Amino acid sequence: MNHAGSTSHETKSGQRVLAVYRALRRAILEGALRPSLKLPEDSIGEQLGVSRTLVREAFGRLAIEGLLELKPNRGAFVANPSLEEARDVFEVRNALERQVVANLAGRLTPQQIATLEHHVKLENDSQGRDGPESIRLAGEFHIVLAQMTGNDLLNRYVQEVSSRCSLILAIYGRPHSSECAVSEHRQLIEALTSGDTVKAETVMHHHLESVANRALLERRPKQDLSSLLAPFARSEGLTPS
Amino acid sequence: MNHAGSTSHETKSGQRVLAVYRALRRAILEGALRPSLKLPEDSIGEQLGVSRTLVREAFGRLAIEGLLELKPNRGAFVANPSLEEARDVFEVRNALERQVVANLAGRLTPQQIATLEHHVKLENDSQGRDGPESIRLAGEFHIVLAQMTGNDLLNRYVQEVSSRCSLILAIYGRPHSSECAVSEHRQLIEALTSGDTVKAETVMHHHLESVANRALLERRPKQDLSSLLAPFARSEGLTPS
DNA sequence: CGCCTTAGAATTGCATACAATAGCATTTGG
DNA sequence: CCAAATGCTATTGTATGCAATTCTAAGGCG
Repeated sequence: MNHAGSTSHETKSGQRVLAVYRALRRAILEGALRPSLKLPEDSIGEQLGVSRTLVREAFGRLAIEGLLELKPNRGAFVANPSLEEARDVFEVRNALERQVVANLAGRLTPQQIATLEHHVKLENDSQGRDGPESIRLAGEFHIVLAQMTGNDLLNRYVQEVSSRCSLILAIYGRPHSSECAVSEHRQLIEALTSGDTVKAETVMHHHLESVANRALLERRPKQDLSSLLAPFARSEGLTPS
Repeated sequence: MNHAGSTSHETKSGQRVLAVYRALRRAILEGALRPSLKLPEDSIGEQLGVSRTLVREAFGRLAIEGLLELKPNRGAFVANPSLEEARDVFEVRNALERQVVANLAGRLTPQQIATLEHHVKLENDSQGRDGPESIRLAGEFHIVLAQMTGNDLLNRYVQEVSSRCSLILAIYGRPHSSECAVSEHRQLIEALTSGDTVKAETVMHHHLESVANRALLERRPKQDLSSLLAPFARSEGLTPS
């Protein structure tokens, strides 16, 4: 009921620019826009039915989040993080999620536990299918955890590093290795519920490391911007020209 | 040689928008623009000698960093973080800086140690004076540490939380309590140099906690935008109309 | 034949103009 | 006299236009 990129305090100004931001974000994270692909302001705006102004604003935000690289006077390119950057991201992610579990261990309400278990069940159900659904759910688990801390900043940072990790896995990882994630998520819930902080941190650490260690290659074919972006535009209520 | 707000990969587009961003950032952090003050786009633009477009872009970035609050169709206001938000920020800062010292303990080069000691000496020297210099240096110490990790993302996050902390201290903290910081910084350097990770993490934790615990009230008088912003504009090479 | 120069096209950087929305004051009806 | 409705004003949201920069490529020169 609260998909992808909307935190609770989302005080961002416009509505349309948010839609552009989300459309591009999803397009990048789901791999539709391959790393290093150039995104001209004109084309994107035309595809999404908005002016360059809004596209630029969205670009700025995506660049800050590390999903785009903005080269001065050159334009915007889908980020293509190096292995070293990837390592950095996972390190920070580990530090942040360690704080998340430290906050949550022994403090989860029965309702929150139920929510988490429900989420894992969804993960398990969608595991067989090939779609990006399974990947999305696995990542969302960590977002949900972060939200439960009630710490908005921690929540935002976790979301950001999760995004970057998704991009990294889209580049370096193999798609169908999310099997282990489910059991690891279950272990984590158990440790959190029992209030064993050290165990929870350990499980989280191992879990993230196992995710990080999926560093294999994978490529995708290229298509034209038009057909790539159309579905994302439509799903955000934007009208391509 | 690499002051305030510029990381190594700073791939941000324009140069002028960066100047606007930095001018406003400094103005906020040094307390010239008080929390909750409204910043109309055209007034700011006029004062800084740029159009609303650039001001807006800078606003967006500052809002993401938590220094501004953007209310839809209402405008931008200098952030006025609540005590709860402040707590959240310090918690995240603690998690991040813990990672910093974990990275650095036992791995500092003699040159880096010298740099840190030099910095602390500067802190010590500027301690007597009343200016914001002392505060700035105390904060910068943590930035320098983060930079030494070589982890760009960690570096950026530490910088962000440091900014927010500065704002928080400007609101809740008393100005002249940076005395203890110097000795604590010295302790930290020693622990890092000796490679005692646990000790370093402990010292950092206590240090941050002592900083966080300075939660007293302090207010400032109000002036007009013109005289408030002029010096910041000039120092960034902008030409007020 | 290859490299440097240079004109053209395309794209970004920035400013301005227009449209939409929120806040405020006045007015109007009860 | 007060409350609700309405027009006005100020400010934000968005689009467009112009200037500046970069890329491309054709042409000239060594």
